[in-house]
Amino acid sequence: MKNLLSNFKISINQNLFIKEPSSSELGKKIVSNSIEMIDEIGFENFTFRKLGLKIDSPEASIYRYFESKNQLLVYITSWYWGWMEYRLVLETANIDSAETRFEKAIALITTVNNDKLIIEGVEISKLHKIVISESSKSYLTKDVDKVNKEGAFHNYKQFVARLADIIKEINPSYKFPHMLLSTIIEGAHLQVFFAEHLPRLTNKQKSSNYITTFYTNLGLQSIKNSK
Amino acid sequence: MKNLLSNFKISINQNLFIKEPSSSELGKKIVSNSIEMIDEIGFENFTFRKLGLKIDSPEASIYRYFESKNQLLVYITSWYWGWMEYRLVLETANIDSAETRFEKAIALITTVNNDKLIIEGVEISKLHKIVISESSKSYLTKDVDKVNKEGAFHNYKQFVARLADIIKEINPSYKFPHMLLSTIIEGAHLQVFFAEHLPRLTNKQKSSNYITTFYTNLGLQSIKNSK
DNA sequence: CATTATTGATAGTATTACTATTATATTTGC
DNA sequence: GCAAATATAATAGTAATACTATCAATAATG
Repeated sequence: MKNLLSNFKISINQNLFIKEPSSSELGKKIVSNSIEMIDEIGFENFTFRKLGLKIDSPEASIYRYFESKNQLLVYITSWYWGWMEYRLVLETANIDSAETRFEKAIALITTVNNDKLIIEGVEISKLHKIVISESSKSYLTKDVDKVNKEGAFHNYKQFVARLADIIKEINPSYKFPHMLLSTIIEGAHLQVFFAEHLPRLTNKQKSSNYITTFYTNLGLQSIKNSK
Repeated sequence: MKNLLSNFKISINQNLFIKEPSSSELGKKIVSNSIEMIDEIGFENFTFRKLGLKIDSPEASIYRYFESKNQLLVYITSWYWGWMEYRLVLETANIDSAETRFEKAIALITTVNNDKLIIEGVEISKLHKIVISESSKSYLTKDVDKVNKEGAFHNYKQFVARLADIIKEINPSYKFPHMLLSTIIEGAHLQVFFAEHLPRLTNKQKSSNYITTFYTNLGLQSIKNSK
């Protein structure tokens, strides 16, 4: 994580907030503290009232940035996928072999890093934990179609699309790139959660990169051996 | 679904309810109507008050059966996995080949059936839709560990364990049966949801069984080609 | 037929998820 | 440097949620 572009900013669809959070101190505090708080107490227990108390601002002020806590969740997960796309581009730049790029990408998705990296005020490892245990709640709702139209999942889809292109390079006739990728991404997130809370639903290993290994093999086998 | 055992009843851990729902008319109405209602309006919008209005019983009476709507969700998903285990046993009985049994099992998990089958008052196709879009919310919470200890996920784990045994028969040295299975199960559920709401995250096909085919191949490849 | 368990009817509470209003700072444009 | 615009603070209020409590009416059971 050395060569960060200094003038780089992750772009988030305008519909995912009322007022641009990065445009003010309060906005930045809302985002960074909400990530910390959701990580600590979980999305269900998280409220704008509690966040207001934490950052010492009235609840009503937070509502000027986000119309609901769901919108905030969508915002921070979108930010995550924007960030991941940026990392993907960096990590796979100047590498000829599509297979190597695929491997790098899967490592990116499946690796849990605990170092205290802070980008744009966001503590990445905490954000990653939120994405693992909370992000599916942003689409598993009755208003998916509505928020989807507003661009809620654009960054996620774009990340998947970029990876699908790599798969197409490896095997142009492979028919299920998006299916494979959503399986790998959501699967890998689940394994991290299961390893901690429901070990009988996974196979935790001593080595730190067993999830990476598993999904890399699973993916490459499927891509290469399809008729 | 012909040869149902007439004296068969799916067993649910005692901790997952206050009063046995199958022991009374009201209890059965709570379960069957909640499934219908959660399917219609989603778990977030579902409340005991609304359910009470629907079944014309006071909210407080529902609280005598379930201590919260989360407990109810855990109950009905547990019921689902109990039912799935029952089907698994039936479908794989008297079949010698472990591989064929595995294929039957994956078909069971990945097939969406719309026929109006009702078992113990439960409309299976609606329950399946709930499991697809709501069940992960029953474990993706901060109190997973607590409810897990109470047996909330016992039926799910038992179903997975039974399938893991089949995998071990196919390849005794395969190291990731549970990981593979949770990937397939949760992945397959997601693909159904994505096909309807977020098509760019899957690869919908014309054939009705493409999800089955995909996950069967994915699974068997991984099981057989592992070192 | 009396006891016990179950449900209905009703009320009440703390919290949530917001919206509204007005006052006070702070920034910016001229 | 001052007015105008903008952002935030402070406070209040509302409908709904997620429960708990109480007591009467009814049904089941021994």
